[in-house]
Amino acid sequence: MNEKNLSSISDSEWEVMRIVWTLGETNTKQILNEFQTKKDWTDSTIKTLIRRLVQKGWLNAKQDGRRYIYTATVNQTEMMYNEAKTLLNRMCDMHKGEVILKLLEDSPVSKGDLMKMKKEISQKEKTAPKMVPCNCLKTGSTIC
Amino acid sequence: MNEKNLSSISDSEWEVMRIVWTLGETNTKQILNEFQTKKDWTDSTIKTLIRRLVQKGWLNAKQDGRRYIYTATVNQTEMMYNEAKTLLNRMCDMHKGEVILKLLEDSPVSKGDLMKMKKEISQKEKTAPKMVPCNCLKTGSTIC
DNA sequence: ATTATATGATTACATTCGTAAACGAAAGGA
DNA sequence: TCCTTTCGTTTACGAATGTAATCATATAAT
Repeated sequence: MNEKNLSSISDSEWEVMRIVWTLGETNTKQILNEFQTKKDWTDSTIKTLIRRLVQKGWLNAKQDGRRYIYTATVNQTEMMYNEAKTLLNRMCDMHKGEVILKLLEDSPVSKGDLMKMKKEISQKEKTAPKMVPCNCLKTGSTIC
Repeated sequence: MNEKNLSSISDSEWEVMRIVWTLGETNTKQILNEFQTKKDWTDSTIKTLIRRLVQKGWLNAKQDGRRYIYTATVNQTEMMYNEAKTLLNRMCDMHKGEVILKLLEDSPVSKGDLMKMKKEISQKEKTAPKMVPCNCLKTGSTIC
């Protein structure tokens, strides 16, 4: 049952998670309902996705009579953070800053989060290098 | 030939791209060489990955006798940015800021990039909302 | 010229993902 | 009680991915 969260989550599965995150405790019917207008997937498809999410441990299925009540086992920010971190780690350290900057540019951010970012930046400025070294090859090259 | 960059790039393929980005103009031998110590993939595996990358249009293969000289068709930052943006777009607007903040926290960033971020933040502060609204359900709920 | 080496091309095969049809059983309605 | 709707379960199937073996051929070495 309690499969460890080793497996990643796919694109379509995310769509389902979003619904569950918003609905909180929910069931198949409600989920199918939400999708009705949002996607033209068949109910069958969505049921498959729900099943896979349960298998992967991203959704918890509490039995309720012969139905289930679903809840997310991880919250959205946390999950996205993990995925994003994993993705970023594919890339050379040297350019991570640029990417984060560009993401910042095209995302809407609240005043509160901007404030926290400023704080974090001030912190980092104390020790930030002029240039983050490339860590791509074994033969530590400088450019990538 | 010039297949459009519609297809995404997989995890293993990224590893190969990193090598190519660092080496610049390169060939199979050099790539295999780099991997020798880095991964325990067989040469065969790496050759498959190269082939797929060429097919997908991420690597350009210029014929040189009976060999090829490979170059990346997109630079690393750009590619990562696109992947990351796509990933972030899976999630509710409301929480993007938090995720970016967390990424910032655990990435090394150069002084120059920090500077640019500060500038961008000042810019955003002018119009930033107290809270970015949730855009998950059709029935615009406030929480997700 | 013969053999060994290097390297591109073909084929393979299990797993995951996107997408879905079909089946079975419970429950609600007529 | 019989039919229909609802939901969970089983099965399906092609594409993409991770991982690789094998084959063919051009080149270098002997």
